[in-house]
Amino acid sequence: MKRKESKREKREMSEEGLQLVAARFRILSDPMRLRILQYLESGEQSVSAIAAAVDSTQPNVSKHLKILQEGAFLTRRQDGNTVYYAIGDATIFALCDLVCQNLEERQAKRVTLYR
Amino acid sequence: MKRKESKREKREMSEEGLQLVAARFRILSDPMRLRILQYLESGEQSVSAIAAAVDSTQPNVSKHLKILQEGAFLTRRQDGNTVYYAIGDATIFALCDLVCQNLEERQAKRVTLYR
DNA sequence: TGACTATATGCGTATGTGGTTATATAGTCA
DNA sequence: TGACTATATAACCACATACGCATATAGTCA
Repeated sequence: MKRKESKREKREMSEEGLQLVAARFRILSDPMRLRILQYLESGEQSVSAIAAAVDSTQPNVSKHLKILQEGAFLTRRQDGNTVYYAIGDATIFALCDLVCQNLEERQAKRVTLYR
Repeated sequence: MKRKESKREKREMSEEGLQLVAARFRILSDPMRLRILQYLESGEQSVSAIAAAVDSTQPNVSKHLKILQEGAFLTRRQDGNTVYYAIGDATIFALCDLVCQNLEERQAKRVTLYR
């Protein structure tokens, strides 16, 4: 298979840089958060709607939403009593797609990735 | 700035799929492992060379190497007494580059990413 | 105002993870 | 064979993290 030869400049990253990158990956390293992101792909949703969709409790979802928002993966909008979250950084999906393609190529453990 | 409009098909991922993706991000969510990957970008290296380069202990590095290899991010080659690890999946750098670009765009905390 | 609703936060707990130290394994070489 | 070297693994510890539960906060509406 052909691999796009990107002309990457290899600059050595600083310790702070590495920590920032690691922190970003860490935010994406939780299935529940990925579920939330996947649900929000269809558009802005309220906290309670999200909690119902991902089959979790409201407090738990609120916590994950905070983590995602602090990482600027989500945006927050409040309307009266209700808070709406939406995807704030499309990079997420590019990242996930890369990983998914990769998993499919490797067919790791021959698991069904999609429903 | 223009965002490439990729024709992503939104397929809902299974729980197993999400767990696999999350696990993959998790492997990349540690600064020490990123340092190892960065070091190996210049080519195959022995365990002890890696340990020296990333300024850690040999057992600690061995553990990280195992994690990276089990995730198929690295390949392992033994020559006599010495074990050499090398990058086994170029996707890593694509992922890191995406995150780095993203961080630079956002200029999160105005930290110097590179030395 | 008070009752109600939606969301956020604090606390306790179980589990996961990264690190160190000591030791086991396995290869080389005399 | 035995001494030496390189790597892997085991035991342990400190700390992080995800969750459930209870409660606080804050907005709405009568």
